Amino acid sequence: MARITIKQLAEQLSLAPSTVSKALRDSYEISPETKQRVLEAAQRFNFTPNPYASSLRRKNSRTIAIVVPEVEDSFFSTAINGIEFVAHSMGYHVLIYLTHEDKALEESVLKDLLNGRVDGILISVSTGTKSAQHLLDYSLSGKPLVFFDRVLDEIPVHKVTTDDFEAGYLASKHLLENGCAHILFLSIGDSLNIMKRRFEGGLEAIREFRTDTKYQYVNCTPDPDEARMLIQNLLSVKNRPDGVIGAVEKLAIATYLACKTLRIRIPEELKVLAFSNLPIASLLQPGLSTVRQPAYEIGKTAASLLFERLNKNNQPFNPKSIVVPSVLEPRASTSGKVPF
Amino acid sequence: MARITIKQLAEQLSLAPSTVSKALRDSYEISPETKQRVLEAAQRFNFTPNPYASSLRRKNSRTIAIVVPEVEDSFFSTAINGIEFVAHSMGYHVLIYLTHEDKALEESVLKDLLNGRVDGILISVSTGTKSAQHLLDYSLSGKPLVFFDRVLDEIPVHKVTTDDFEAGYLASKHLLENGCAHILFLSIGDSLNIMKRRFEGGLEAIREFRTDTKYQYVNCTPDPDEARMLIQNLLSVKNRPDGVIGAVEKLAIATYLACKTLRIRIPEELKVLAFSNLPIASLLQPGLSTVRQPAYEIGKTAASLLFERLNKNNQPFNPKSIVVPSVLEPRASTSGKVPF
DNA sequence: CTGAAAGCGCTAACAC
DNA sequence: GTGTTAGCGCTTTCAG
Repeated sequence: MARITIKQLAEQLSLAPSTVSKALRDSYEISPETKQRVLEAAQRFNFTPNPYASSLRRKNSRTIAIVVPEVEDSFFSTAINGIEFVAHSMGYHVLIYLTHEDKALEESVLKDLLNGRVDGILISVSTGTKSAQHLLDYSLSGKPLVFFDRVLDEIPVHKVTTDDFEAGYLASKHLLENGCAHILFLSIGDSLNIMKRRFEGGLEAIREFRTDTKYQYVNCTPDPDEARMLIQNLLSVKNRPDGVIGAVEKLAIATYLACKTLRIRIPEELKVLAFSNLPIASLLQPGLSTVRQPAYEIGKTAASLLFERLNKNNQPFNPKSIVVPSVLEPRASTSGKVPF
Repeated sequence: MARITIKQLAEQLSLAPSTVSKALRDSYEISPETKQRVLEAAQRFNFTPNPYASSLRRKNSRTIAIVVPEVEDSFFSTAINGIEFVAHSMGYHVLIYLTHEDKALEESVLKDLLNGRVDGILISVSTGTKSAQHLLDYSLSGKPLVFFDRVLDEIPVHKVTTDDFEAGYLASKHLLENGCAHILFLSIGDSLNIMKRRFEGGLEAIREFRTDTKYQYVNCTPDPDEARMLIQNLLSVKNRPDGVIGAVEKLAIATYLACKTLRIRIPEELKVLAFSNLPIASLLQPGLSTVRQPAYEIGKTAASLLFERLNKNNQPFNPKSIVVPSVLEPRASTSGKVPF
């Protein structure tokens, strides 16, 4: 039951520790018979090399970090699932850090990770992230950093996103086609350019289809209750909006709840559309129209890019920006008559 | 930018590495002035001790593992959130492992974790877990293991659960009170005693309130599509059930979807109740009645117990089983006239 | 209060 | 194909 060291194992086999070590890593220098013996003994004694000794010596950790704002969100939890799948298949371990949309926390996590605890980072930045210094620093340290979904354009690393401009365009167009004339774009975090792009895609649709549309950008707080209060206020004015685009899942839910208390009927009085990965969007009352991102794929792709860099190490690399399409899934929450 | 070692830092300060080391850990042996100087220099050079060297030497990792069946589930993602909160506040890192309800995978993860990579494990076992050998082995290795939610009774370690029997009782009673006479209990994994208890709690309610109730236990697969098909079959018979208890969130959703395709109206033709933590249960069509577990609290409590053991190390400990109450939240999906 | 020395467990370089 | 040696970077005696 007690742990055994490679030295002890070597003794048992009358071999040198280095031989055992090589045998365990299936080195070509070791004879098949010896390998066999070593493997068998390792099995018997339940031996696995101490990961910390090994990491110290080899200067890598077979561990990566996921840094995300939260887990209680269908996009992130699904993306994590995709990442974990790839990491596991590569024999890597996964550390998880939640930033709770807190810039300072994100910085301290990245700073800490500079010390070699992980071989690379997959990150979706928090809303508070303005300065990119901590990310730049990490990237400059030589270890791979890959952005997914919430990226920072200015850092030259691999990025996996969806076509946010296009998605925003589709969202807005869809609302226009269903009769909206006053659209509220609920954003989270002014500095996230993913938000900007979604918003601007919407702008484009308006320019194209109906220039006199009122299109309002509102920045919400990450706190769901505060967001809900804000939305209630926005929906309590005289000339209230007739369409809402929630840039993240939470905001759509907050909108639903706000409508419930204000007794605003969706979609009759307000059409609601969200960027969301909720698997049960169709079961909501009414079914929530979504722009759905392929979260699992995004996670897998981002992880694959990370491992690609990890495997061919110091080779020069040029940052790829992979864009996977989101898809509009219209449901009851936006249905209305065609206005033009 | 390049990483610096404690030796180099010590050189800069004309101190011995050991002194620097002690200063950094705020040892009482070091003078305030020296501490000040060291801290300042560490800051300036952005120095943090190499975690692997440190772990190797100190024989602990300041890292814990969360082992759960999945992340895309409101209970688990919320519990993870709670665990992460505590771990972060203790300065620990969190490795995450998803077992995807696969017993073999769970075993290999636990076996691997025997090598000291983590100081302790928080686990909610997968449905396939029958033999507890891997868990027993880990526990016997001396490192703390804490169960949450899905526990194995036979392993003498700390456990955090809800009052599953009671919750099952309340669920069943609620359905009976709303007129159900044929209840389907949808379980996941025959070997999970948490399922057994929920089911038996229901049995008790039936014994108490209406002995002639038909009460059917059905084991579903973890695969959501298969589960849905199974449920559709179960609801396609002549004398179909008029009440369903989903033992996990996924099964309630599968039931909703099944009803949608079969055009069975909830709650008129079928009442549905689920053990679930879905924050948006009230927004579903119709609002889903739930037995809600305090997932965040469970995560926090489990983590606290783990750290408690970690802090007062080799002291004898007697395993605590902490039971936190679930609460029944009736909504539209179970409303009916009172039958007796 | 500070420093020197040893060694955690492993693996890479180099001999043999 | 196998063994010897050195050392990864840190912390912990123990001496001063």
